[in-house]
Amino acid sequence: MRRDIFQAVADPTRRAIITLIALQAMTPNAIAEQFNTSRQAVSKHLRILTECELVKGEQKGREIYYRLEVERMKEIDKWLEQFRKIWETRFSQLDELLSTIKKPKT
Amino acid sequence: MRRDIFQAVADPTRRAIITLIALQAMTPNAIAEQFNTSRQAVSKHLRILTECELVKGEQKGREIYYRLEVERMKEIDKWLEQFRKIWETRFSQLDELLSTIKKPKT
DNA sequence: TATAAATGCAACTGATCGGTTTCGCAAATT
DNA sequence: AATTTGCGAAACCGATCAGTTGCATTTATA
Repeated sequence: MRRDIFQAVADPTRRAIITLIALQAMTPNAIAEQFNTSRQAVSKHLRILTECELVKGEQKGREIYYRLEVERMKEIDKWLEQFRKIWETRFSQLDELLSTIKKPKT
Repeated sequence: MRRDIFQAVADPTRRAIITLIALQAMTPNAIAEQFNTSRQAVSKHLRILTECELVKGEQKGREIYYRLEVERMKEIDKWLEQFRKIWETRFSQLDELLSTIKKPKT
């Protein structure tokens, strides 16, 4: 039961669900119709996504609308931060290199 | 054998390895010393990371130095892009709301 | 040349995963 | 009140996973 946001996002179907409901909340049935999967399978994915709070369900009568907790996605972004620093540094080093070539031996 | 960058990053040990070698290339033995895992386990992780080109090994004598292919990490960043748009929109909507409160009925 | 060190690879194992099937429950419809 | 609809939960199944153990190969060292 160790739900991890990275593990949640590892599954392609789950990523597709996330993208699907990113713009508007949807019911499990509606989601399942978009894929070649059963409603129950989607339900299991939604449970996993709910467990790590990537998704939240809101009951409306007998339907449940699931919507993306987009804020939670920032966790991944946060982890990427350290590498973004590196690739930006690489870029500025390249930048520096280029300007060194332009005016060699300042 | 369907190696996917998201699946590669799903494992916490693999994420730790990535972070570890992000700044400087390391050998499997050196990496294994940092964790509570065997060298062989690290080797398997490195194989997976190599398969999806997140990591590249360079032979130096009988040692192999593995370094991070930081460019590859941008794939994850790229996927996040769509959600970044959403949360930035949310933010600017909040921004708009705040300025509406400040000066109501312009 | 014999030995030690660094590594990859294959076989095995218990755990987990993603999916299906079946069931039960609550809300809507007839 | 009986039926249909929308849903989650549990039991099960084959596939995959992460780790261990054992072995083979190449390079450095004694």
